[in-house]
Amino acid sequence: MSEQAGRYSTLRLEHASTVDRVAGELRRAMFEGEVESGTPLRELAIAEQLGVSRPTVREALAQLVSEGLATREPNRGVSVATPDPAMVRDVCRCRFVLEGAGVLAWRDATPERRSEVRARLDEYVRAVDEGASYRDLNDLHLAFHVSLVGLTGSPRLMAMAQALVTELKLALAQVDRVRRNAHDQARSHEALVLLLEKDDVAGAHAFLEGHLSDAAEAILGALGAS
Amino acid sequence: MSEQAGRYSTLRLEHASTVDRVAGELRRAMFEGEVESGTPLRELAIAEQLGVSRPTVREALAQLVSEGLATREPNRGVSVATPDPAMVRDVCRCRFVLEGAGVLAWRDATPERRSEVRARLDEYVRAVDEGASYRDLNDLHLAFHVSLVGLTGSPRLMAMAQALVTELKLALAQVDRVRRNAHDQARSHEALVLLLEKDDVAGAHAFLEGHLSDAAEAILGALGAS
DNA sequence: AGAGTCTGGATTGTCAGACAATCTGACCAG
DNA sequence: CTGGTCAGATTGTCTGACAATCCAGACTCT
Repeated sequence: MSEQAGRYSTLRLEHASTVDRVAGELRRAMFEGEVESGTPLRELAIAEQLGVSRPTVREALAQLVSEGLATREPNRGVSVATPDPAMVRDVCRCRFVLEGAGVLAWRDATPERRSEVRARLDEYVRAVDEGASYRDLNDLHLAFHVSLVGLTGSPRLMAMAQALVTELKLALAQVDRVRRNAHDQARSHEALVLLLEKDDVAGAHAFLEGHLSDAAEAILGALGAS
Repeated sequence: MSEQAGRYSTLRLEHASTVDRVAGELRRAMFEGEVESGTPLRELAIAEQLGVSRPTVREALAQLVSEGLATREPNRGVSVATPDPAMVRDVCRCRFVLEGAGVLAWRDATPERRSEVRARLDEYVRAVDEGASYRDLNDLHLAFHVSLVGLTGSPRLMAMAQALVTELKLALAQVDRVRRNAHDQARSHEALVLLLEKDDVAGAHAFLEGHLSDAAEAILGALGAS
């Protein structure tokens, strides 16, 4: 039963709880750039706008806070998290720890998990070729990185990785589209997977470090420029 | 201001929000073994028992669920998480990834963070010598492990590590005291720190892997025996 | 006029009570 | 003994309310 719940979770969003729907709507608005960082999220306003009650909104907000997408100040409510350089650096640091663990687990990973990485890469590359939207490319890009962590086969590490890329997604949304050369990104990923498929785990690990470091710098630059 | 809030957070628990106090009380009851794994946590019962309202309890329960200490099944409420072998293995796996990252960061860590590890070790050893209670030893033991992750200087990695040991604490509480030889544990930790202080990072990393693997086996054994 | 103080409105934190939807378990019919 | 139905219990959500706190602007005093 539990694998069903997991597998169909995206399809069952229809009758997910109201709280989850509200949280999802808020996330979407944040990723879509409809609310700027630091914007206070007023409970009553959201409740009226979405046609739900205030307690429901409160629960959804608590969810966002626990995900790091928003911050709560006592008696002052919650507001959209504002990405700062320290946060970007820390997230990328964490990503290297987690994704690095995935890369190092390449040899012990099951064939399914390895082909999952390849599948995500292909999906991303195809999207790039087809000139998909910035938003979609971004999601696919991050999905690839999460699939690296999937090589460990650890649900907790994957959950942590997912939380990290979600935080990053917010930062990217705020920074108004770090539209770096998508082809370079795809090629870089391709190189990483090729190293893995050649069984050069150490090389892939080192490559990943450079890749993530580059990503951090790019975001930091965009952040400073905004 | 923010560093004050962080530094004094433990002292300010007195006038923390009601929700946090409820969540804390529930955690305490779980760690104290007052509720068994799988026990349903009824909202109304808790609300009456603690003299708070049901929405408040709901928020506290949501907090526990997001920490992995409890699970929520739709329309069936939340109940205390039941530790299973896969969970223990996964937590220990994650711990190795995070604490390993801490160990590998030894050379780049600030002197304060390194002495923090030493301080936690001394504290633990002293408590063992003084024959502290099982509960206290357990907390100090886990605090030492978290301080290893602190070597990375990454607040997110530390938060993840804290969440992991909290989950483990629950498992240990349920398993009715894995009262392994506390002296061996302390000695093992001492050996690890000595390796680090001799700058043998690789050796310490390998040692940590064995240490965590042993810990997992011990807990699994106790779990199976219960 | 400038600086400190006070008050009103807005917002959160928390509570009480209520209702429909769903689940559980027991009772009853075949 | 098996299967269906029903009552009780519990959750998910809503409405409405109130005290505590915070912010902004007016007000007073020098």
